Amino acid sequence: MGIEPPRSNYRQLADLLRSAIHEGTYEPGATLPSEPELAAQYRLSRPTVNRAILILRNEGLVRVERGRGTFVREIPPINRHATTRYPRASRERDGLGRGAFDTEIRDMGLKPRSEVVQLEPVVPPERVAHALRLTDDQLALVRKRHMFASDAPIQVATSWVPWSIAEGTPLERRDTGPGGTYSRLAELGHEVARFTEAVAVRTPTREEETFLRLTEEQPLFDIFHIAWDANDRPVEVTVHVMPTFQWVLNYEWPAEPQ
Amino acid sequence: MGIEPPRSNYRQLADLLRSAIHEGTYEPGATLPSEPELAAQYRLSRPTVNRAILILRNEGLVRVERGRGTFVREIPPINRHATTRYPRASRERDGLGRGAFDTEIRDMGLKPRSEVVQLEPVVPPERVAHALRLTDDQLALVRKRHMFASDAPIQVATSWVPWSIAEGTPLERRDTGPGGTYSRLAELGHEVARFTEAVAVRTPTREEETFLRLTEEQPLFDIFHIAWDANDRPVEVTVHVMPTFQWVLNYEWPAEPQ
DNA sequence: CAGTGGTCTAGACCACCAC
DNA sequence: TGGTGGTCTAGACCACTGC
Repeated sequence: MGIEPPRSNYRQLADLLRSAIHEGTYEPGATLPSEPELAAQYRLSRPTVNRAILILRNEGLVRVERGRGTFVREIPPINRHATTRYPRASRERDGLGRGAFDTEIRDMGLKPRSEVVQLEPVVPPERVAHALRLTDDQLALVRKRHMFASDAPIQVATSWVPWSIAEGTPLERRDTGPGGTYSRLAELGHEVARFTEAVAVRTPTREEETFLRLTEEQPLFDIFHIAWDANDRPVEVTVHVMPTFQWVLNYEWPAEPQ
Repeated sequence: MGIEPPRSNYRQLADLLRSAIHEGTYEPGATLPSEPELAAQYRLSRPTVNRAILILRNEGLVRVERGRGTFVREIPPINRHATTRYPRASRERDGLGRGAFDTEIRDMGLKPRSEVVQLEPVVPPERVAHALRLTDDQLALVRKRHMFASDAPIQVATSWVPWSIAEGTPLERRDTGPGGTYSRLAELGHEVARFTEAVAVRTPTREEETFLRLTEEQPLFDIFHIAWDANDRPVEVTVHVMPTFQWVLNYEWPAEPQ
């Protein structure tokens, strides 16, 4: 064990407030004392207090509304089960049409909501075009969704299917029907055989910053999801973007026999 | 499209420096201009420049050495293939004893190195004890490793095996031999049947901060890995801790037939 | 209008490094 | 000793909220 380096005032205050939140001194939804109040109480300048609170914001522990105050966050981390979410969705085709996302949110006692905000053929971004093996200006049907848990924005999911597959099919509809996109793909002769995901963490674009109500420094999961058919052709790509503090990603796979 | 909110000076400077780095104006390993220099050049105060650079630090784009300067990071993101790394390791048992980690690092043209820094029976932390179904003060053999790529610290991996399984076996040795821990577990009647991982992102503890040379705000992957045997008993837990900016996590799994 | 947070500056003191 | 970054303060101006 080495000697501990000294701790700056703003870090100490951040630690202190973090503990207070975890111990319930400030409950979810409650407002923190104002910055001038904290400054007076701990004999610090307001910029120092502001810096401490910035740490908690970036951790997702509090959310600031300008002109109103600083509030303790209310939504607990949500479990995303990558390896069971797709089959589970299709099994529920006889039910109310709930998908994996709905189940995940309901499991936390929250109300899911989802809005399709874009649905049209486009030239996809480079990394998507590359993954789908599209060249030049070949098109893909894009479906972009904003997702909410109890009206709090928590995810942006954007998927692309090659236009050569999607054109003139039910995939062009807002509601893709029972079993969703993967059931329709199966009917079109592209039953999905396997999935891959690449998980990275990055900071938000300005658009994501606005919709997800984040600071520019708050880390996001960027999940690059590819569905492959039986011929090992990539037939769909989805990019899931979500604040890291609000999600835990779960994976499961069989061990190969030795 | 909404109207764009105005951008603060420190964010603008961060954007500017980020672009300069990506465009190669500052190459990997190069030093950025000093804070007073940047302040003079852009007519900003030093604290404002410092705040811009803090953003780049938290993104992992630069690394600061006190008294020396600010340097552009040199290690590119490393791909971790969760679903192939364990079998691959065992297939290589006839080779030089290289494991999955070694392969991942070598794939990037870097030199892997790993040090066992702890190896003893302990009472594991609560979440580990719970996952291994240990009660009270039941022990587990802990094996903690520090991992490097070309001498840069990039990961801390800590694994636990119930002491009731590990006691008096080759698992107690520093070198677990060909095929590693999972091969030894198989020989002990606990062949691994499946794996689960839960991926979260958090800020570092002070110990992690020191070893991984991070700021307190820099996000880390916290991967909670469990190996289950054929009787669905959890036989090993590993927690992988690594800076998010240095890794991309890859998963693959078969679609269940519809 | 008063209260909230967001940002910025000037100036300062400190720890650390290289010479 | 001079240069680097880390931190802090006092004071200020601004945008936004709610009354």
